[in-house]
Amino acid sequence: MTTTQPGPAASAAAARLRIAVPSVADRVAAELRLQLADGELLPGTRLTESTIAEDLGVSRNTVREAFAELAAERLVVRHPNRGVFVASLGPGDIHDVYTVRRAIEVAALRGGGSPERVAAVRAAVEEGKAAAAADDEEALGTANQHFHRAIVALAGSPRLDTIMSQVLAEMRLFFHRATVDAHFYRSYLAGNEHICTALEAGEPDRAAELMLAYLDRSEQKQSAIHGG
Amino acid sequence: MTTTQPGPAASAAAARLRIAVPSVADRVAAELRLQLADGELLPGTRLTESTIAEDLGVSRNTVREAFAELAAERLVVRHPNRGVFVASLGPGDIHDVYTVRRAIEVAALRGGGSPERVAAVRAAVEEGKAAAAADDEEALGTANQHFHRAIVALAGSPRLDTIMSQVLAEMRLFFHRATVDAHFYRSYLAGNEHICTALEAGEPDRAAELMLAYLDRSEQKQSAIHGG
DNA sequence: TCCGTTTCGATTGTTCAACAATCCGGCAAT
DNA sequence: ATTGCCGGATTGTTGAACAATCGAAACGGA
Repeated sequence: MTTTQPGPAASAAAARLRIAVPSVADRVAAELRLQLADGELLPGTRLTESTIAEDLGVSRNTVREAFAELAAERLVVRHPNRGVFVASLGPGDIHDVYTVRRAIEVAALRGGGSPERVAAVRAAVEEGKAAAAADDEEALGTANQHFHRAIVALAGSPRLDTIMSQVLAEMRLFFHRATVDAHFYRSYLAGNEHICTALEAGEPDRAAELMLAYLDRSEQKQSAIHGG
Repeated sequence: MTTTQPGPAASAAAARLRIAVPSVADRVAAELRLQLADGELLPGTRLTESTIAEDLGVSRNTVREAFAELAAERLVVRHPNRGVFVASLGPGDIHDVYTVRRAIEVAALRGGGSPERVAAVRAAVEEGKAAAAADDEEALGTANQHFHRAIVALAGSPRLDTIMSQVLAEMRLFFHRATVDAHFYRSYLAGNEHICTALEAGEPDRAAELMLAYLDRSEQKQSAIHGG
């Protein structure tokens, strides 16, 4: 007898969205990603397979698969026969991350982008201004990330989008201390606005130039904070 | 005379010398990567876990881990509950790959690069000319890859290097047919030389402009061949 | 004949238990 | 203090098992 039929409806939805339920390994990876972004797992922390497997109620093999995912994103590093550790970025890594950002964001800006994608950039700018007006520092941070994501999205390249996502995820690994400074993101607001207006004015090259200076300043600031 | 310093020097040296034997999963992934690059596994081919596990004499779980690695590199795609397939690039993907290359290679060129890195670019150009003189089409292809890898290496960014490696690996997936054309790479030789001389002449912006035109032409050619 | 449904075999997703290999820290001996 | 060795803990890898799911063949009704 047909009770609730999970077949047709579910498969239809899956076919429409082209995305099935995430596998358990994916969910474990997502959970760990969340804890990494929230700073619950600090750089250098060791992640023992058995512990995580027990904590999340999954098999050790599944945890292992999740680790492979995270290692590919450079969020954790594998030391053979020693375990996986939360990635810790040294001064060289900071410069490297900004090098990638310079390449990607400047290139995306130079391409100009369709009007609706430019509008998305504008929306991120306004989101940041609203967060500043409300004195919501956390919202300001996410708005800033939305801004840069929207910049990269100008290129309309899925691959560049995922690269940017990974880079931002890497940066969140060492952003916690900096976020303590309440006025940290606020100094970027005006810069974002300038870039956006230049973009809207049909001057992508000038916008790219502004972004380059922006990223250089940001890197300098980050290096000063960390850098040891 | 053992320097038991727990500082950065020790960890850096440890990281450098930590070239332990690759894990079995890594070796499986490497073997599959090789077969993919050689065209023994054509796009769309299904890779069944048990078959590969048996063929390579490893466990199914290990194969699964290797698949995770390859999936992260976009060389294979996972269809949940259906299996993994060799990635096949559609017209949109070709454009996307070239978008990434434009961003990365142009940015690397704009940075100029140290003299020895420029020298590496020159070496790749000469390698290509030698291969052309010897009528060795395969060597010509690898020389071309060395050239573009050397271009990206100008930036001195490990992350950009690995991104470039992955992009090139993706391209090898659909380059086999094109390689049949004996004069395919030869048309790029002069362009490479121009870019290199501009770079050596201290005109990185002009070199970047040349590279941009080069990549646009190359994408057009590829789209014409494939594109369906 | 055509089309929807049902069954069935094969493959994946996931878990579990085991084992060898390896590493870390401590301890003894020199 | 250095060396060598031992013991515990963790990883790397295997093999087997089971439910869930998919594709296709078999089936039956119009």
